[in-house]
Amino acid sequence: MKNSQKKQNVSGADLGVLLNTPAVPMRQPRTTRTTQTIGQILAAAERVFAEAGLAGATMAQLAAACGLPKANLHYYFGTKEALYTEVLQTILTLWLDAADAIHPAASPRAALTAYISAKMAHSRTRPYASKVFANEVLHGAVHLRSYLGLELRRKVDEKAVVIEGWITRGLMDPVDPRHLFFLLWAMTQTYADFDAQMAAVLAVPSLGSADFAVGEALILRLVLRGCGLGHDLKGTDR
Amino acid sequence: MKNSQKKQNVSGADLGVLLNTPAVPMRQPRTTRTTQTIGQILAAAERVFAEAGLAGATMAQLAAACGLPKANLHYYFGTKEALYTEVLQTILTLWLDAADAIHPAASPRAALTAYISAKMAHSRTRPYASKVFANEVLHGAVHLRSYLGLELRRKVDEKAVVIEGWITRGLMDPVDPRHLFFLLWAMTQTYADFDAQMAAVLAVPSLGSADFAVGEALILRLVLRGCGLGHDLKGTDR
DNA sequence: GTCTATATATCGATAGAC
DNA sequence: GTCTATCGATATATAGAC
Repeated sequence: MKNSQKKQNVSGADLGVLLNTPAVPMRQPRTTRTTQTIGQILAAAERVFAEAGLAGATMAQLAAACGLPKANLHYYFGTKEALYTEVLQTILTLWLDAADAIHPAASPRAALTAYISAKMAHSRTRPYASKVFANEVLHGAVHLRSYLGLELRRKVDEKAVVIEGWITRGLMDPVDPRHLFFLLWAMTQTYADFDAQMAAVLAVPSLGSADFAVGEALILRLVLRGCGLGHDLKGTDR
Repeated sequence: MKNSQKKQNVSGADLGVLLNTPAVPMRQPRTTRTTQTIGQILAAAERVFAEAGLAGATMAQLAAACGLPKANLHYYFGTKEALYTEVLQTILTLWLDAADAIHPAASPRAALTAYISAKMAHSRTRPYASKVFANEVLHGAVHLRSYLGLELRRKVDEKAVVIEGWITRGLMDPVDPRHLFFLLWAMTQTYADFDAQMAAVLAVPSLGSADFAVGEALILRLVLRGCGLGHDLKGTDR
């Protein structure tokens, strides 16, 4: 932890706008081969970082996961931490858009349903991404401070205005919009982050699509009813 | 990772019943001084493991956190992993009891309210414990396999029967009891585990008791209404 | 029981051949 | 761009004086 300043040109502290800020100074226009290799490394790294965390993952593991020598990873990304922040970037760009189901023209019921469905799809299809993000926030979000405090906060503020508008127009019951988001994130992401616990409690080797369906139905039930939108709920969630 | 078999007498694999199974063979009856020292180490370790994870925490950090030389920690616990599993133990014993608010004689509304309140109190008063647990599950729960699959599963099965009974007697709407637990855990624990994200979105340095109160009220609202228990909800959650 | 000093392993990162 | 070999730093764990 003392050699942090030695070579790394990217650390949590100097992440600026964060998005569209490559961790490594852009070299010459990349060849297709190079782009492919980088993509493979990032995909493999997402899984390794999800399973071991930043500190727990070793360059040897990361290299083995994508079938390359360690030196190649250093060639492309410089340091382990730089590779990690690039993995985080790809996750963030993937995520911010989901909330756009929530816009003034939509009905609260349709918007919340679509948002929950999208978030559950993310947990089902990209569980490693969710775990990397969860691990980062869990340990203080030191590599995400600017993202959380600037871009995410801005997005949430924007969506909170939409929800406040729905409430003012009497379209849904009054609830705190930001805490509603906190709970939506918690309920949907837990199906990716805590799958080990769920599988153990359910006595299954791993979660299946049926488990996700039951969970999504229950989340919908709680949220829609909790917001006063559950008047014509069809069926139950089991 | 190759020297795992060298000295450690406790690893995730050979945790038996887990509770009441000391990680280190019990020495002679402990003196008050020794018990105190062990308690201080465990308390400090909970915080360090919460902030850095098992892999990220170093013996030097752990030693500094409790003001002792590294060698003393090795004297009491043998290995870092053994110290970690003991920290996990103390957390588990603290947690299993909260669910006992849910028993057949209670009303669903009172039981769920008490359970949510207890879980939120845990997130507020023992956030480090929650984070250590979250980190462990996030990375596959390799040190908790037997606990999750035996004791926790047994407890959840038991409480699921209680909830099924309430449903059968028409005291609450039909919901999947196990997934209800998953969501209750997610919503309450997120106030400990993801506090960094919440603080950033809310633009505050850290969460205060008011934030916990708003969160608890909203969780109550969603759960009680979602279970058909919200007929006479007093007030709103903001 | 407590502590300093140190052995040994492993990690991140790099040098330099190809 | 790719890879092998290796350096230097840091980590866990222990030896042994007190």
